[in-house]
Amino acid sequence: MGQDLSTTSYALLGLLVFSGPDAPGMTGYELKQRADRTLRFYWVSPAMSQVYSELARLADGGLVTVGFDGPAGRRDRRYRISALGLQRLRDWQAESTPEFPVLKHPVALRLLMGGLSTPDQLQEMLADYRRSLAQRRAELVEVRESLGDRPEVAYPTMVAEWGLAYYDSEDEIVARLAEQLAETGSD
Amino acid sequence: MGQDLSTTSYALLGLLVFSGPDAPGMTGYELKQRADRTLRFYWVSPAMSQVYSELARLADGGLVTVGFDGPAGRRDRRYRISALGLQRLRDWQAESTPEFPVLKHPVALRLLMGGLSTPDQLQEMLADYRRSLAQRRAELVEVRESLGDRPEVAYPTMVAEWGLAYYDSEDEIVARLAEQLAETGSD
DNA sequence: TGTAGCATGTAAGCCGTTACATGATTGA
DNA sequence: TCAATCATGTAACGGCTTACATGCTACA
Repeated sequence: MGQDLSTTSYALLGLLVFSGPDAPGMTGYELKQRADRTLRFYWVSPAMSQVYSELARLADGGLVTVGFDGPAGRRDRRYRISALGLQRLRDWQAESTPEFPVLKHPVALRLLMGGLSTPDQLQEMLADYRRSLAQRRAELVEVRESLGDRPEVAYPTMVAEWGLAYYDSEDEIVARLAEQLAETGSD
Repeated sequence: MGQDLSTTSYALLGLLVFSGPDAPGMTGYELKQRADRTLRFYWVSPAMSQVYSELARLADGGLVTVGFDGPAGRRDRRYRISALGLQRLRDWQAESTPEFPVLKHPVALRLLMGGLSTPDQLQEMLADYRRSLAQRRAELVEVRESLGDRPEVAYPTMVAEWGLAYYDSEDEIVARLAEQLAETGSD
């Protein structure tokens, strides 16, 4: 039996839920694509190889079932969450207290040691960061729009909007920081 | 020679900078305490054992120098950043483009799968989260206050204020989310 | 016909954690 | 004198990544 899984395992299991028990399930490849599209915004998107090893582990513990599309083979394995898997996911959701979020922020880390650079270099770094923020935001907007107004995806929608609000706030903060830097730099 | 270091290595090296080249340096133990106090807010605070192994690696590459306080022994080793270490840190600061921040957000992850819980359970989760946010914020306020208004810590101050603004925004977003959840839950 | 994307894995290795082990120093 | 804290490590292991290997399928 597989007992305690990593959070990433539960996250993948959770993505599988949205494919529905009726649906034909997903291949590992498709699961990775979905993770790239959504999970990476507030967790991480595991490497392809990890997706496969996690799926193997989940299948081993009976939390997912494997079905084949055409003739049984090693290609086009489609994974669906099992009743046991759903149970385990519910238990995890209900019983485990979520850890406090972990933020790994290379830009903030470099700003901390700002004294090692020139103000100009720091300004450029912040400007670059704002550009990638805008790009990320645009990617998330696409996700948000694809969700539409359907009640069955109300929770994913809330999370997407959370992300958008976060990006907006982050951009504002960084803009203010850049201004402040310009002022003190010109003293 | 140690060439490319992990970001965590550079982060620790960066903390060593603030101890100053004149200062007697820091023990591994003290470095860990400083990381716990500040670094964890926008990076991670490495385990004690990792602090020691990173310091050993840095010393190996000549990026830090080791001095003893009293009689040379294996106790009270004090580490100082070397000229080479400072050079490497500057190079890293100047030449590497910072990665986009990674956020691991267990609360958002669980909200995504909100359908597996009751609205009440979700409300409780969000309320718990807001409490820990408030606590974290209070810890960061302490750091901020300890920095005062000194120009030599202008950058750490900016980063601390960034963090505070982030926590404020996050709390606002979560509060709105909780309201939204209450409305849709009562439909 | 060939290249891009679909699809599934294995192997090596890094980063980082927890558990374990040891001992000195400080203060109640 | 006893407990807490200071101080430094080693060993085992988990999670995750990169690099490598393989082959099918669709389509230009």
